[in-house]
Amino acid sequence: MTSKVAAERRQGDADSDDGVASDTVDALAQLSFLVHGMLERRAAERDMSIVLTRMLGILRDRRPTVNRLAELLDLDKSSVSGLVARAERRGLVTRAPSADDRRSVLVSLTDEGRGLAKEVTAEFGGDVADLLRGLSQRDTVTVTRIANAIVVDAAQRHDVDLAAGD
Amino acid sequence: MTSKVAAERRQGDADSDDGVASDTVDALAQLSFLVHGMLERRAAERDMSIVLTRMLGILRDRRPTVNRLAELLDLDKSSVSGLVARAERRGLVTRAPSADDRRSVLVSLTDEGRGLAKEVTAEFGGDVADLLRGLSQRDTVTVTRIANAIVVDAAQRHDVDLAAGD
DNA sequence: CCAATGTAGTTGGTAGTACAAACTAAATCA
DNA sequence: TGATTTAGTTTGTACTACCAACTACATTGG
Repeated sequence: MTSKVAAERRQGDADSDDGVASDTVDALAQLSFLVHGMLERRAAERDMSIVLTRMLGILRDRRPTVNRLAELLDLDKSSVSGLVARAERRGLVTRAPSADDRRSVLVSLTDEGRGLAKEVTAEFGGDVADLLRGLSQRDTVTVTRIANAIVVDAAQRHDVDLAAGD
Repeated sequence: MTSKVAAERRQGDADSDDGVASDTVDALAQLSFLVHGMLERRAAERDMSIVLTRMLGILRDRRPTVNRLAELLDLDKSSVSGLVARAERRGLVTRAPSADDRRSVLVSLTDEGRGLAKEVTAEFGGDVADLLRGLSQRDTVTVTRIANAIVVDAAQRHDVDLAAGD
């Protein structure tokens, strides 16, 4: 829901009985789209999709199988198979057969892929930092704390992921 | 105050000179993905994409041309042409020739499209509200205020959007 | 041990998404 | 009026994502 869309649901607070006002939902939704769009734009500058960027990010400290990658990205393994194939064609990742299980393929970053991941991450980080420029130090700390609490809480309730091994 | 703040930005924060620590970027990025994913999931339950959902949202109180829609969605007009065509095939929107300009096509919601937009919006709102369940009243108010400040500030700096006419 | 079953990954088919370029029809400008 | 611009569609390419079918390998139960 873009700013445009969310802006339509304005009028009072309509604080429903879950205790969360609609302007809270709007603010979070808009913020999320803003941040998401920033990453999308930075990735697109390098002809990358968000999923590809996420994959490279995952691979920065892991060397998973295609299957595990599919779990981490929440995609079908066939989707990941193609994603990896295209990334390999571009020289961003490599496939290697697993020693343990000869059916498995281990995916890892090339130096080029690592460089690209680093650049996009850095630029995106800069964008987000810039986005928060207007906040006081105190508010920055506060929003970090709350955002973290939300994410951790959600992870515990649903995924139980957030730093899973492999 | 400074001591308190410093105490909170503990180990490995790499607080760069823009004053925004990397954990802040991480927290916001993760939160964004969480929220974005919620809308995506709700939309997907009805075989809709996020863009289609956004379009229906826009059409709730407007009857724009294809061109204007492309501006609002930040897409190429050819992309929107197809998007509208598919939505029309599904009975969600209608096209009508403009009276003023016979080249133009006015796009508007059907009742079915309106219903769908309403449902997805409501469910998504519920998801976000649920996401914030664990926060204290105080933190909810605070995060709303800060998120709003960020979004408003960004809109002023870049888009100057957020409720533009038409 | 090996046949039945399960798992990892790829391939092929379908559909949506997005863009650029080429095109048609209508409006505007000179 | 003729030249140019604009609105929208169409066509071609590529990516994304799924499911179903398939191959190759692994595991398990008789």
